[in-house]
Amino acid sequence: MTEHADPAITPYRPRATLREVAAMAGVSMKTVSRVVNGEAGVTPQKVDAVRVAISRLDYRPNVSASALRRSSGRTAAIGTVLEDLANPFSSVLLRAVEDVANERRVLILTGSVDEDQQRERTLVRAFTERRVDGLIIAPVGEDQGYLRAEMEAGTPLVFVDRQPQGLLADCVLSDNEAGARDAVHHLADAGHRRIAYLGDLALIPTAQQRFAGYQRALLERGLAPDPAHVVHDLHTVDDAARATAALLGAADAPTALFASQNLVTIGAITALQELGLEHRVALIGFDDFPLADLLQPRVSVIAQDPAAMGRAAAELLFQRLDGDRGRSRRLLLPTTTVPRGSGEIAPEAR
Amino acid sequence: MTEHADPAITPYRPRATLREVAAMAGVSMKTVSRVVNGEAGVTPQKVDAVRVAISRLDYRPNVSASALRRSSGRTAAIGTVLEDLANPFSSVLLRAVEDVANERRVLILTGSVDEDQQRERTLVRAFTERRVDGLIIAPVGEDQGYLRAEMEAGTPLVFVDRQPQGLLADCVLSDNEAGARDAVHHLADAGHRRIAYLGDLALIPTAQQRFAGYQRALLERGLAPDPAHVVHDLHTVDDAARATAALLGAADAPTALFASQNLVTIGAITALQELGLEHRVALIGFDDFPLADLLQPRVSVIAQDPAAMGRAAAELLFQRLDGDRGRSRRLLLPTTTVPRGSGEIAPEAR
DNA sequence: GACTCCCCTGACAAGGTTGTCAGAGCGCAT
DNA sequence: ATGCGCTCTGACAACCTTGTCAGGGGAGTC
Repeated sequence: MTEHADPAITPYRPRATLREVAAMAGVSMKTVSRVVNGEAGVTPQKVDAVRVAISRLDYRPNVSASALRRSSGRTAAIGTVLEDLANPFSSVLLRAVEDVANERRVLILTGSVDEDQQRERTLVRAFTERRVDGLIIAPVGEDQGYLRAEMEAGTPLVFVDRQPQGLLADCVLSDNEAGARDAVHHLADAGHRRIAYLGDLALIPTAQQRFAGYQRALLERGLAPDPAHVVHDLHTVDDAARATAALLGAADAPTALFASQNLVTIGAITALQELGLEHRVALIGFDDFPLADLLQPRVSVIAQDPAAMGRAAAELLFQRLDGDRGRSRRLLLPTTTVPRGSGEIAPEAR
Repeated sequence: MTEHADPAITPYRPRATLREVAAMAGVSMKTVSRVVNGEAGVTPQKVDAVRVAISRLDYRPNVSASALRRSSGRTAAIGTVLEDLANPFSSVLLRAVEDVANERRVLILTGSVDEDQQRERTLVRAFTERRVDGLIIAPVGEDQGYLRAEMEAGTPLVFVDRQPQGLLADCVLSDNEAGARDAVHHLADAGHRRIAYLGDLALIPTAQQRFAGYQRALLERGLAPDPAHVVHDLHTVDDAARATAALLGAADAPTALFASQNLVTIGAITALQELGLEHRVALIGFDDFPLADLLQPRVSVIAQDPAAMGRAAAELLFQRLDGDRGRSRRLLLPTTTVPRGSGEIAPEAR
């Protein structure tokens, strides 16, 4: 660490206010307000005087004060409550929300919840205490009923990725069950009969839906579900790697794997590589991830489109902000099967 | 898309204010304020009355109004201006900032600039108009002098990833030059004499520093820099893939590649795989990326630690907010050489 | 019983802004 | 000269809070 020699420490000069601008320009505060907001009815020379004062004082309107006074009360900020900003799913979604919000000059407050119900509530409360204009939430836990008060106060809510419980509200979801079903059918098409399920925390609704899709496909194919081939509650790469290794080491090991989530897929690949089985055991992961097509074998996935989800959620939110008070909507985005190699490996004759 | 039948549309009930709580509890507004802020000097029965009213009305303090009135004027929110939230470097950094801010119950406003100087200014202005308590900025473009006014107004600024130009302020950087130098030495140690440089936009300061490190290492090794082995201005995976293919197809092709950035590394890998050269041409990338250790060969990198940068930047910022008015500091975080395979490939005898 | 002292409480103003409205100033017709 | 209508402007209140301060009331002391 190095230290710069600073120029003499300057005492802070607090930000200029409307009042000071008005004083310098020799007009009333209201006139300054008019100029700042581009309202008509100010003579050009006063406009000029105000402009000069504004730039001389480097005046910045105080948006909070303005929102406080304005009849609409809009703060031009929305809150996003996501699972984990460091996870590409969340961050890509956030970025898409940002792009839509940006067109309307709306700012974004954001935070991660990490599957922590309490944290979800804390964040929502912090956001509403700042009077955000709307909220986009990837909900966690069993009950979002506590949000009814926000809706009644006129703050639109859009849920993404997971459906809210105990509350009727707009939401944007992937078709998790259909996607999982596709994955299993795809593996079955390649000839597999022993297909394992590697699942995320069983209490997460999307994990439940994916598991339901897995079960349904087995049923449709007349394959007997084997409890020994189902593992739940894998939430990290290491969990998943360990579970995969255990599965493949057991008697009657599966010949194909369905990994129900990003990190689980990566854990499975890690284990497969360690066992040298990556070209012999088939694998399909739910949710695409960067570099999936540079691995050997390339990894087949059921792709969600987090950017599309973010965009859709933001657009829905802004429709509400624009006054749409219609019934609440549920957008189900289809998933895409992306065959790249790992999912097309045929079972070995034994 | 499906539509739910909503319960009868309820007219919005605007949020309750302090005044209403006071009226319901039969006390003055100030007393409610005291209860809300946990100030001493209210009899237990009045506290109870207020508590009851608060929960009956579902009262939420208006943080903006509160900040406006409070002497400190703190909004308990900071702004982060990052390169691209969808890029893991930015999002991991953001997440680290969030974790530090969270301990202090400070919220985060964020936005992406995409190398757009104008956007940087717009975002900073939007944030300061909301009176954020501080800013963390990954600066873009040639001049951050316009931020002097913010510093003078008492808003602490911390720069990350890149040094600000034309302004003396705290910053947290990776030691780009040393890292690049290490990479080239590492390749030279493996016996390479024709080492190519694949660089990001040449106007980005970090790219310049990495190029400087590359040049210095060649010099130290007595290797003649070959202009044909230097490519600048690669900013996407496709750019990098094309450039790599061109380099390797030319006469006197390099036997080793130094990719100066994430996406460039991935582009180089793509090209190497297409040419079937991934096991014959050495590669070291600047900046680690997920799955680098699952590729074949595993990819050697010079790792930065974006989480550490985010944490350090946030801690620096909060020190300033806690009143530290010392000289501005420059934190230079070391990079780590992570040998995984691709950087240890020996040159082929020809 | 008079007096101090302390604890609670509320009235009032202020923080930076905008909505309302009345008044000032002007041109023009009568 | 008077009246009318118009445009431009500022005084004032209000948005929701909190800081300040003075007053009311009770307990404790002499």
